Amino acid sequence: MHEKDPRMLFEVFKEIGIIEQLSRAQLEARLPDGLIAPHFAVLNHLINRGDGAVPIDMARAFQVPKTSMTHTLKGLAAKGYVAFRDNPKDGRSKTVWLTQKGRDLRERTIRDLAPVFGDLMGEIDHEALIGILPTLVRLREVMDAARD
Amino acid sequence: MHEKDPRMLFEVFKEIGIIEQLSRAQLEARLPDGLIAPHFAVLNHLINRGDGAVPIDMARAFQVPKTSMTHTLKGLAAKGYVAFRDNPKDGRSKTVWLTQKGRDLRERTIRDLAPVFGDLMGEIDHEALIGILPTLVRLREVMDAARD
DNA sequence: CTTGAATGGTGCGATTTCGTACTATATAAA
DNA sequence: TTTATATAGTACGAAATCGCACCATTCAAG
Repeated sequence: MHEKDPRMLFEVFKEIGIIEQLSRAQLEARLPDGLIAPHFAVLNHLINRGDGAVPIDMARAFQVPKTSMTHTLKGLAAKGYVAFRDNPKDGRSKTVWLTQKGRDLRERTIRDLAPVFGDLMGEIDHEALIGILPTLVRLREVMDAARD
Repeated sequence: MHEKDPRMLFEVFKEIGIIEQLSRAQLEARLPDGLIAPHFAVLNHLINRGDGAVPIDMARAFQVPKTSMTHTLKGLAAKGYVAFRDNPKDGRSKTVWLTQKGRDLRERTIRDLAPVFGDLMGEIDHEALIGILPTLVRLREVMDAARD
């Protein structure tokens, strides 16, 4: 009935690529100044994982080169959304801390996105949406483990 | 049982973002020279939809600005993967044609990806993978229609 | 303790993305 | 036909991504 055809995965990745692009556009349309998706991802990460993260760890978490993380953090710091402090445990590195402005922006952006997400949820079968999440997580985990 | 929580969509988009990044990395690791994912997407598009496409239509298909498409096509043409011809129906535009080199690269890349995809398929429940595709397509369609 | 290797961070340059402005051509209106 | 409006494409510049090279600090071997 269902062949094990790698082309199926190809289709899945194609759809995922398009959805990523569209969701990123929705997010960035609601960000101020010159902020883009990676900036928001950093703010969100600092909320979820807690303040005081080390840049190199964040680069690894997002799987981007450390130079990219340096650049993203520099942008956030220049606009006052995060601040740096020394890392008492390692003189080579810094720690990154959210400012109140950073927290406010993250909350406001999520609030602005809520109605958009609500509309989407209204047009898609809810059970189906719930159903895909575990498979996406599984796929992400397998791919993550496979990247040598 | 299951609340209609927009945060669930948030999670879905987060996983999709990571998977997109990982799958793009796998693809780009198998592309030559200075070619990246958008270049391959163009080659693929020309195979799927047929030769002789007009750049502005491709920009719309990929939902990128036309300046980005100009740049991508210029790169492909400079390396001999595509060639331009006049558009007999409109003197303002061109048509884009695959060269044999372009066809070969697209085929070889897919062949190189097949084992990677095969390995992934081996570690994920096949029925689950098949199950998410319709929902992803639906989500993409709804978001596509919603972008004003 | 001394020394060599490893690690965190950044400057720099190449490429990509994309908004703005411009040219050439096509289309619609008068 | 003439004119103005719209459209396809590109040049240009700003910002982003990322590899390479470099410095400062840490860690490990002796």
